[in-house]
Amino acid sequence: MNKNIFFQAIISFIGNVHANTHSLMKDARSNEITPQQHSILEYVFFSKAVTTSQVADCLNISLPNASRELKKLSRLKLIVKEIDEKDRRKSTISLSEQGKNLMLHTFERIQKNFWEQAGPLSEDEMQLITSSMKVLETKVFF
Amino acid sequence: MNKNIFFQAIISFIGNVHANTHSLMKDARSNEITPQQHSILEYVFFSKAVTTSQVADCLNISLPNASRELKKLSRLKLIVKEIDEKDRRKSTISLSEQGKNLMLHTFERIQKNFWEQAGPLSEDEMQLITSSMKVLETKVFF
DNA sequence: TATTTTACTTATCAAATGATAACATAAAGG
DNA sequence: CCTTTATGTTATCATTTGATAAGTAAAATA
Repeated sequence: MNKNIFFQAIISFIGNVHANTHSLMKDARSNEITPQQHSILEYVFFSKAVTTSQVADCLNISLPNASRELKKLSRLKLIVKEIDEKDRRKSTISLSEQGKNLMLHTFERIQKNFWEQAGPLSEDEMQLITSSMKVLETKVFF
Repeated sequence: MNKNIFFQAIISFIGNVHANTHSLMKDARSNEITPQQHSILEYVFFSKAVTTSQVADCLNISLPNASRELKKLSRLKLIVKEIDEKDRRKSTISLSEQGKNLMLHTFERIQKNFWEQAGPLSEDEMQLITSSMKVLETKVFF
């Protein structure tokens, strides 16, 4: 298989995922937070407990800017910062109940959009999709 | 298969693709254009010839803002706008030679990052990845 | 031919994000 | 202990992107 053609297929696939994400998110994101803040909440949601540096690293945000956005989210009572007693420079960030609820509601809306777009999927199709994603997550997007 | 668990897998997959894209793009994008301008060039690159409205629609940019960014790209001599002789309101946008070169060089850098990240892939692996992407592009990200 | 619609442009303002310098404080290492 | 390093904060400014109003000209339509 030609490496360049293979790579073009990857690029095209990434483009499709991004375009699709955009339409999935349409009207789903709460309008009290910005897209980047949504990414942060989503990251914290899936990671349970993280530090400011981790947020900055994983989301490619500079530490000062990550700190700023986390402060805003904290003021909105969507996250909770607790000082790490083992290393008092660090603080552990997690979603507040309100933050969890906001994310769950957002996911509900996204999910609604998703099923409208994708249409009904059979058990076999879901299995196939799941295993395909697993392949890509193992070999390409890790 | 539980629909909610399936959906969570989709969300998590999308998150992984986005994160990976970010690191693929690292230092690959030319610093004479912005991320959004890169998206526009990429779209035009793959679409050959498009109108301003198409760029706006497909990239979820308002028409005025799409017009503005296209004008900037035009001033940078990266795209060419030609008035459509059949409908003189429209103009056909395509990449200039300079624009094509810029995109090709960018793709080279992205490709370099890609192979460094993914490591060597066997023929079988590439086939498996390709067919997995095809599944997802057919069933989910279209 | 007069009116409406389509495609686009220009200008302006607001908001989101990025970049950087200066600072504070805790921990680690000599 | 004293210096260095790591983690984070605050403040400030620039750039990028989003939103909207107003205008132009070509095409479609009544």
